[in-house]
Amino acid sequence: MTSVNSPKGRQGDLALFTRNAVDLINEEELLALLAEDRPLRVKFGLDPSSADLHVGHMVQLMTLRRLQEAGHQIVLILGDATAMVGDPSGKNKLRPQLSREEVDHNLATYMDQAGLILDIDKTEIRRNSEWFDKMSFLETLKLNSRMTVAQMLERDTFSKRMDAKEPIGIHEFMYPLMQGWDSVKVQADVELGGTDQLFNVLVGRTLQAQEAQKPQVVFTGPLINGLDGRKMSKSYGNAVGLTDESKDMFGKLMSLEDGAMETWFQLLTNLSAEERATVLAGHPREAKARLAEEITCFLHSPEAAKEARAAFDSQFRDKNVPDDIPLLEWPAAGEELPLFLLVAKLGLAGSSNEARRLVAQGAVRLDGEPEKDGKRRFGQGEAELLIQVGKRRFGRVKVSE
RNA sequence: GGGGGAAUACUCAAGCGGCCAACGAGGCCAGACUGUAAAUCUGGCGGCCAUGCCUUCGCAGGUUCGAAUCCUGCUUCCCCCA
Repeated sequence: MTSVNSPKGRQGDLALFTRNAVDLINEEELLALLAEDRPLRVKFGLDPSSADLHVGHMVQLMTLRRLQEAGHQIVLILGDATAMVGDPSGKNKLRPQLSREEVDHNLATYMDQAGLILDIDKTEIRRNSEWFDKMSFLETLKLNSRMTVAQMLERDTFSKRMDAKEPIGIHEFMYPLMQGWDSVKVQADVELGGTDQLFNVLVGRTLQAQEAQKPQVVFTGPLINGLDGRKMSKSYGNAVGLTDESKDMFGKLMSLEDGAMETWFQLLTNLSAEERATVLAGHPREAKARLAEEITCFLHSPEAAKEARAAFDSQFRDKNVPDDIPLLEWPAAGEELPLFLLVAKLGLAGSSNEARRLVAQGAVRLDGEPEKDGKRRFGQGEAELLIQVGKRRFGRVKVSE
C-alpha cells in the first residue's frame, strides 16, 4: 500500500482500468504495478471459434485501446490451441472442437477486425499453439495436476451441466489451465476478460505464482446482451458484427431495445457522462440514432455513418424507396412466371413456398401496391417492375404484361 | 464389465400403429399499431409452377395394407453399480 502514496508512477491510469470493470483483483496489486512506472503487459485472449467479432468484444477492446493509448503493452492471445478444446464458459453444451483449418481461417480474419479498434502495430500478438504444440504429454499431465476436480466443479457452468445430466468432456477441464498457462508464457502483468472469464483468468494467477512469477492482476469487463436482450451471439442473430456494412450496422443498432441504450452508450462510445445524460434525456429515437451513428462512425467513418443514417431515415421514417435497389436479372428468359415464383427466383424469398405465404399475407408490393394474387403472371419485357417484400427486401426487374 | 434410461423440426418438448408435415412453448418471418424499439393483436414457419406429389421424427434393416410410434442390429449420450 505504500505505493498509493508515492508521487511517482502511473497511478492516474487506475481509472482506465476501473472505468468499466466489474471485478478487479486486486486494486492494491494494480497500484503497486502502476507505481513501477513502466508499460504493463495487458493480456487479452480471443477465442477463434467463430470468424467474426461483434460489438460484445468491442467493450473489452475499447478498454484495451484506452490502455494502449496510455502506453501499456497489449498482448493479444489468439487461442488457436484452446479453440480446439472449446471453452466451456457460459455454455450449456459440449462445444464442438474445431479443426486446425477452421481455426486458421477464423484467425486470418481477426486482425482486421481487432485493428478497427486497436493499433495493431503496437500490439503483441501471440498464438497459444506456439507453446502448446510443443508441450509433451508428460508436461501436459503436470499442468493438469495443478488443479483438482473439485476446483473445476466449482464453476457453475460445470455444476449446472452435471445437474442437468449433460455430458462434460474431460478435456474441457483443461481449458482454464491452458488459458492460465498462456499468462505464464507471456508473463502477463494484467489480464482482461469478460465477466464469464473470471474463473479462467484467476487460474492464471495460480499458475504464475507456482512458476515464481508475480500473479497477474485480473479485471473483467461487462458482457453486453444482444439487440433483443438475450446473450449476444451470432447464432441468435442478435449481434452487431464489427465488420458489418455501415448501413446494415446502423439499421441493426436501431433495433436495439431501449433499455440497453444507456449501457451501450457507456461501453461502446467515448461520450462523456454529461453528454450521455443529455442525449438520453431526449427522445429515445433520437438517442438511439445518435448511438448508432457514434458506433458506425467509430467502426467505419463519419461519412459512412451520416450516409447510413440518412438512408435509414429515408427508408424507414419517411418510407421512401431506397435508391440503391439491386436490378435483378429475369430468372427465366422468355418465360412467363407467376408472381410467387418470380419472388422466389429473384431471391427475395427463401423458397417458393415462403414466397407464396408472403404474397398471401400481403407482404409483397408491386410498385408500392400490395399484390395478393400469387398466381398473377408476368413476362419479361421492357417495363420495369419494383418488387418489395416486407420492409427491407427490394428488387427491380424488367417485365411487360 | 453389469444394469437402467434417452435420441423428434432452430431450441425446448408432446406424440407411442392409421385422424402426423407431426400438439405446445420459445425463437423466427409477415401484417396491424409504432419510434424498423418494447408491449399488444393477427396470420404463418420442410420442399415442389401443387386441389396433388416428394422428403423428414439418431443410422441401417425388418414386421404390417399402413410406422415417429412395434422388432433387430448399430451409433451417440445420461444415470446407477463395479
